[in-house]
Amino acid sequence: MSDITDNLHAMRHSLAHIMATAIMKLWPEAKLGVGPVVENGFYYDIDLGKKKLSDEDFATIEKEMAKVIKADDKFEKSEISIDKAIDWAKQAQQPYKLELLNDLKRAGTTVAKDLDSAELGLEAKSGGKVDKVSFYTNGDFTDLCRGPHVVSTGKVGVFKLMRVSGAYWRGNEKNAQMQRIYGVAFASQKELDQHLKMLEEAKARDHRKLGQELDLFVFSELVGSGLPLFTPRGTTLRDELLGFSEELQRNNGFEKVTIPHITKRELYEKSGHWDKFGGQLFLVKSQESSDQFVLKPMNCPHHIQIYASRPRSYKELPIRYMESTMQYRDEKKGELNGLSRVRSISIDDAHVFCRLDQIEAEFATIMGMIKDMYSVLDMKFRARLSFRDDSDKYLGDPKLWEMAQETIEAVTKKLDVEYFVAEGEAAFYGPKIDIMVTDAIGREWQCATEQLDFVQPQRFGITYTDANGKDQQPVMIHKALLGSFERFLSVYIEHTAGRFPIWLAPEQVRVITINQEDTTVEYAEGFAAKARKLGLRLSIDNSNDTVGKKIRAAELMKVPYTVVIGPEEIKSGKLKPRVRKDMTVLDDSQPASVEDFLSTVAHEAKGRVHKSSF
RNA sequence: GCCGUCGUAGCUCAGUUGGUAGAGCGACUCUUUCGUAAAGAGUAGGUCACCAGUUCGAUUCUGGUCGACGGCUCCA
Repeated sequence: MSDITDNLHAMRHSLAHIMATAIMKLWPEAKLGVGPVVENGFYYDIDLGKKKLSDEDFATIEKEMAKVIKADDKFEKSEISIDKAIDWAKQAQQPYKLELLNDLKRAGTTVAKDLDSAELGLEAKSGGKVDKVSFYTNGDFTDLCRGPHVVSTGKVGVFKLMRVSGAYWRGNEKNAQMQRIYGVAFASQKELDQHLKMLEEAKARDHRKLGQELDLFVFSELVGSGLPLFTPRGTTLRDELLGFSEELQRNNGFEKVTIPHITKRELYEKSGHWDKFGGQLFLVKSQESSDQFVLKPMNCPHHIQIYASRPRSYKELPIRYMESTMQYRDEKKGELNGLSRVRSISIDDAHVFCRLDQIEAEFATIMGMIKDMYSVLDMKFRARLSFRDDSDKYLGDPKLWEMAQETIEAVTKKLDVEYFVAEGEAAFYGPKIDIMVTDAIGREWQCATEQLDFVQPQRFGITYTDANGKDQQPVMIHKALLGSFERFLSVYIEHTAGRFPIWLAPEQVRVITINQEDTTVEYAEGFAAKARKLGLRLSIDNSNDTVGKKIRAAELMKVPYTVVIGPEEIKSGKLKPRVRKDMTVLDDSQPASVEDFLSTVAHEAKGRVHKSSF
C-alpha cells in the first residue's frame, strides 16, 4: 500500500471510531460490534436494541460526528493484557467486544477468522499466541482496536453517511441482527463529489431501468421472481453475443453439444454437487416412475457422460464441448436482483477434457478467446487467480492443486495479462482464473472464468488410453467467456448505458417517413428491403406523428442510425442519416447514396466495429 | 432466508385523517401531411398487488401471502 492509500485507510477507520463515539453519545446503551474499512469508506455494526435507525437519523449522527472532529482529540494507543481488556468490556457493558476478547483469549490468533483481524485489537505475535490487545482512545471514547488511526479526530477528510442495513453479528445468520451504518469517505471534497457523481451515473445507467425503457426484458409475477423474460430486442442482444462467443469457440476447436434440462438427481450426487449445493436445486417429480429429477444447475456432469460414452484415446484429446442452454439455480429470494442475479441462467459454458501436459496450452487458448472477446466488447479486464487457502473445503490432491496453480500463474504471465492472486476464492474442485472486467464508470465485475477440475473426472472415473495402453485420468477445464448472459447483460447495459454498438443494437436503423403518402411509404419499404438483404435489422416509423416526435422516439430508443425519408430523398436518391452521437464510423454531415450508406452500416455490423468510449 | 423500506392505469407519479380515485406520457380515434428531440382535440384504460380480519362500509386500519428495492449472507 502506498502512503496515500495507507492514510486514506487510517482516515476511514478513524471515522468508524468517530461515528461510534457520536452514537455512544446519542444512544449510550448502544452495543458495539466491529467497524472496519470497506471499499469507499467504512461501517460500524451496532446493536441499538429497539431503536431502528433510518436515513433521518443520519443528520443527527453527522452533526455529532462533526463535534468530535472539531474537538480534534488525539487517538491514543494503549496496550493491556487480555484479562484487563475483558474487565474493561464487562465494565463498559459491551457484550460483543467481550465475546471477541474471550474467543481471543481461548484460541489465540486463530480466533475470529470470519472477521478482519485488523479491526480487532489483535496483534499477531511471532509465537502465534495473543497475550496483549491494543486500544485506541479519542476524548472519552475507547475502543478495542489495532488501528491504524490518524493522529487526531480532526484529520479525517470528508465523509457522508449513506445507509443503514441489517447485518448479522460475525456474519452468521444465527447470531443477533445488528444495524450496519455505512459511510463513504475521501481525502477531499472533490473526491467525495466524484464518488457521489459516479453513484448517480450508476443509477441513471441501472440496467433494470434501461431494460424496461429499451424494451429488452421483463418480469412477470406469474412466472416468478428471478426469471427474466427476454423480449425480441433483448433476445437479439443475447443471440448476437452468443453467436460471437460460439464463433470464437468454434474457431478454437470447440464443438457444440445438446443436453436435456432435467436429470436424475443421482448425477449430481455422483458429481458432488448434491452435497454442496443440493439446497439450491429445483426438484422435478416424475409421475410415471419413482425417479427424482432435478433441473440442471450446470452442464459439466452431462458433458462428462458424453465423454464417458465410449473409450477415449490420448490421440483424440483435448475434447472440447460447448453448450449455452439455460440452467436453474434456486437462489435465495433476497439475493435476486434484476438480471445480475437470477434463477434461470444461460452461460456460454464449455468443458475441455485434456491430458495434464495439455493444460497450459488449453488455458492459453481460452485466455486468447477472452482477450478477443473483450477487445471487441471494448472492455478492459484483469485476471484474478483464485487459489485455495489452507481450509478443508477443497477436494482433491493438494499436490495437484499446487502444480495447477503454478501452471495458471505461468500462463497468465506469459500472455501478458494483468493479474492478482486471491487466496480462498478457488472452487471446491480446483483453482481458477476469474476475469474481472472494468466498466465505463470504473466498477469491476467478474465475467469470464476458466477453471481447472481434478475432482469430477475422478468422481466419474473417466479415463483415456495412453500411448502405452494404460488407463489415465483426464483433467477437466470449465470455461465461460461472457459468463452468465444475464449477468453479463446487466454489466454491459450499464457499461454502454444502452448505447449498443451496431453489431449488437437490436434495431440498427430506423426509417422515419415524413408523411404517410403512398410514394413515401413505398420508397421507405424499398429501402428497408435492401437493408434487410444486407442482414440489417431495422424498422419503419410511418405513424401519424410529426417528424420531430418520431426522431425523439428513435433517440430515446438509442437507435444508432435514423434515416428520414421524404420528397427530397426520393428525388435525389441520397440520405442524410442521423447518427447516434457516440458512433464514430459514419459522418452525418454529408449526404450519402442509399447504397453507400447501407453497405457502410452492414460492413460496420459485420466487422463488429466498436467505438472507444461510452 | 434475515433486517429495513415499498407496492395506486402500460410507464412516471399525485390523492383518499375509512364513504371504491386523478395528472402527464403512452395506446386508440379524428383533424393535421409535417424536414432531424414532444402538432391539436377526443376516447378508452384501475377489484388502488393478492387473501383474510375489524367495520354499516376497507384502496385507506390489522394480519398473512406474493412481488420490488437497499443491505446481510451465499455464489458450482
